[in-house]
Amino acid sequence: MTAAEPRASQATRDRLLKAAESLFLDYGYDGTSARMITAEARANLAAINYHFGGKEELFQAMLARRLDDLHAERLALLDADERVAAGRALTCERILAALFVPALRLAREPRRGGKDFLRLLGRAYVDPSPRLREFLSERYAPSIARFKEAFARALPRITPRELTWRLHFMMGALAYTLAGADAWKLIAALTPADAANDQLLLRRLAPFLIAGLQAPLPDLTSADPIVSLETTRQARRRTPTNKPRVPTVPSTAKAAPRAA
Amino acid sequence: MTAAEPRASQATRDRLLKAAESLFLDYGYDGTSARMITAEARANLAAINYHFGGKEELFQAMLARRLDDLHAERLALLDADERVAAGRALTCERILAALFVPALRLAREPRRGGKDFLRLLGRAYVDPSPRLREFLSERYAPSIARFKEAFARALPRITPRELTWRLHFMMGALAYTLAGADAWKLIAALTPADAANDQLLLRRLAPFLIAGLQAPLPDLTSADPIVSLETTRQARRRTPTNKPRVPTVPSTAKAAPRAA
DNA sequence: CTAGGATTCGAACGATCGTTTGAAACCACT
DNA sequence: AGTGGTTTCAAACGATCGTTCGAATCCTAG
Repeated sequence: MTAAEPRASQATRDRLLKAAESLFLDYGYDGTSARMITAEARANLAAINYHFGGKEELFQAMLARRLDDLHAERLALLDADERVAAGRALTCERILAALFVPALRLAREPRRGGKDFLRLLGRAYVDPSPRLREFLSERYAPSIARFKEAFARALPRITPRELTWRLHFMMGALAYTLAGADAWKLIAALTPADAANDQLLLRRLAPFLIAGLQAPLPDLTSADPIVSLETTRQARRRTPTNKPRVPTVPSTAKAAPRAA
Repeated sequence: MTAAEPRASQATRDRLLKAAESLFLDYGYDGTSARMITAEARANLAAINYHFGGKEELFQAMLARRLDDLHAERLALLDADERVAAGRALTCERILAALFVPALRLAREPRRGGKDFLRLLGRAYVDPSPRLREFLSERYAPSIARFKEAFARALPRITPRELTWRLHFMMGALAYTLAGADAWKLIAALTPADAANDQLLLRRLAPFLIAGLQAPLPDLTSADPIVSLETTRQARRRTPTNKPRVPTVPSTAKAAPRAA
């Protein structure tokens, strides 16, 4: 095919992927411009379109480079565990471990994401760009379905519908935790060793999630609200009072409000 | 004076706020353009700068309009509960209720956000725009500190540092749950009545979060990892194999790769 | 009815967006 | 040395970004 694949000089390619990854963490998809990426990568502006075809494909490649490995290792771990279990249901801890261990392992390998890998995972979950959301949900739907199935067997007392919700909550706690830049500042401030940080996070997060997943079923049949609204009485009176209001930039300042 | 405030025609102003809110839910701050907003609001393009001074101030006003009420009611509820408790520590359920009930109440009032209010709350937590994040963290830091203090008293066995983490997880589960558009499609599909949906969600979420908050402390002193890494062996071998690769787009194939 | 501020409007501003182009530079191989 | 393909480069493309401007229009008070 007349040289189908470029064998050389993917150094620029890699720098573009790295720059896109770094900027995506701080500014998201829409907040990152092609010029920001090429400047960070010390590459020419046209390099993105040459190597990837466009900005969208660059981000897809950058996400796939990280998340493909993640999901592959997750599924491999789940398969191994289920093979050992030989038909018996796995424990929640084991399934959670199959979700987390690959993530933490990749986060410990600088070549495959390093400490920013978990932040990337979190951001990917919450980025509002429709293009990116569609790409991710299509590409990793099978993996997610497998794990949901495993949790369903591990938690027979939880109805499938309830399980859908709790997994939703769990992934939310995970994604938000990982997406925050502040979280890693906290970790870094606590312990000096980098390698210990991941296990530290897992040790904190796992009991939280497992307890949540195994919590007794809520009583959805009862009609009265979960919290007596009588305590709301006192609050209701003050509704129109001293709430902090945004200064309403009235038209008197018709002079177009100078760039503050 | 001389007509300090615009007594008339804040209809356009309100339509702009509403349009900005609706578009922010789907596309985030960076993904929403001034022209999208004015088109949705059926207003002139210049209306944003006339009424608010700029796009950023419009979004700040739109967020403050919703979240100021929320935090005010939250604090009022917390104050009332603590007054009744008379020095004794509140229960986790009660503090959680002070966080959730105002949110659900506002979500039930179409005038103050309606069913999109919770989605707005979630999106506000995860939007990557630095400008917006700074605005929100500055404006609502006091409220967050108050609730953290209340949780610290309710959970004396949880160390302050551990509590910081668990609240972080909790807010993550909350934000991600609410931010998802799919979540509300699920709710709508389950029950016909709108009013029941909020309580339904609270009943599901509360046991999950409370169980997580009250989970036994993790053993952070132990040196060995929480999951034996020997199960990772089998996964490590397959690392460089059949991972799906993004088709590189060399300059010859100028046609963009058809979406797989 | 009219004067004057409030609001809306169409049009354009400069800046930046993602993308494209064509030629120069690089590089491996005969 | 020279050739063909790969990669980089400066420059510009049209589109869209947020913002600004001046005139037209609306609305109300005198």
